[in-house]
Amino acid sequence: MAELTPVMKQFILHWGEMGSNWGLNRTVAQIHAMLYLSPAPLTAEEISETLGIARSTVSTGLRELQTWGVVRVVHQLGDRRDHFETIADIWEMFRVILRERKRREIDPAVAVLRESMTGVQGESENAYVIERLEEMLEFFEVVTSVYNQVEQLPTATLRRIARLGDSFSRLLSLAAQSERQPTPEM
Amino acid sequence: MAELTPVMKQFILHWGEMGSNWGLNRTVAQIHAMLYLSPAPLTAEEISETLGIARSTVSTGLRELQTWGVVRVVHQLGDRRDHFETIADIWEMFRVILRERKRREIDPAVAVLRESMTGVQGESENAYVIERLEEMLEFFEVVTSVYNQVEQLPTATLRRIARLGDSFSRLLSLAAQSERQPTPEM
DNA sequence: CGGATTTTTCGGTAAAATTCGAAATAACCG
DNA sequence: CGGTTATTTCGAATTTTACCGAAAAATCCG
Repeated sequence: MAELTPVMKQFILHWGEMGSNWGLNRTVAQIHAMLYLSPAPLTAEEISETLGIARSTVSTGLRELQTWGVVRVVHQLGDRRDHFETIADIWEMFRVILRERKRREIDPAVAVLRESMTGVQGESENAYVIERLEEMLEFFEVVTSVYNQVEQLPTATLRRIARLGDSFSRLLSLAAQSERQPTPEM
Repeated sequence: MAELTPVMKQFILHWGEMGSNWGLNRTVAQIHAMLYLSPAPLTAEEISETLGIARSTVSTGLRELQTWGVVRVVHQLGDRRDHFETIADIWEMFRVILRERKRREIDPAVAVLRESMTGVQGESENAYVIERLEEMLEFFEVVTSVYNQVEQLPTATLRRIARLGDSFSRLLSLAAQSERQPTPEM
């Protein structure tokens, strides 16, 4: 993959632009795109040369992608350089990114809310605030719980569920309804 | 809400710090936090004074929150100033943010992929690339479809589903299994 | 309409981030 | 061990973003 075909170039560039939407910077997103399109693991140097990015920047970018868990180092026999590859299965990648987003977005939110709530119970001047914070905290806890459920599901299951189409939402409504029976109202 | 109690201050500050995790900047997140904690709509001026942010910055921030769909303008009789409030129901807010994130993160990705795929069909040198792009495109289309299902569900239903706990994931597994059979009736 | 109030726009500055390239460090080989 | 190659660290330069405050524009009121 020394040379990029036009479609590769286009995808890598566009993916880079999109990176900001996803909380990555352009360069990091480009590196990831290149790895995603490559049939074989790449060295940092190859990436640096092909994308025209400083060698050190590639190093930093690869490290960030590794903290996201979407890139890992592999080695080739007889080559002491590190080679990098990204998760090939897009569903697995989805799961990994979801986990990381939860860790970075949800968990700290819960922490902030919990911390905010300690020591204000019963302060009548904060009654409304406490109510709002409690509601939000409960929400995030529910999200966490749902996440924990979904995380467990293997790719094949996720894929099949996703394909259910309309019957999926009908199923959800039904499940919710059956849950309503025991207790009258909430 | 002219004066902030300590817990309000703490929450607003922490929420501001967290804003970056969510793709907002500190100021915008703080404005939103303040609105969330306020029992009544606030004017831009109140926000500006209370948070110590320039009036014009508040204006810009409120506009951004409006593009996200989480803040809206309301009016008070006999007062020509705009007052602002945020969505109170956290579940509704979740739905709104989800919609916007899809619009900003998923839709452009799909567009990029579709565009990348046009005109390369059959180019053997791109066989592998086409395969990868197709896989990713299919993934995003499935995500879109699931999103469309979930978007429809009313708050009450979402809430109940979320409360199902373990039985939720068991249900999903079951649904997936039934889909595998020749007769997909449920 | 004329004046007062409110909101938005905009240029400039301050702050933050990204990226580079040199230097330091680490890993490896004979 | 000494030399070579690979990787990371780090300060500086560049680019991007955030924020302010003055001015412009819009809205409203009598």
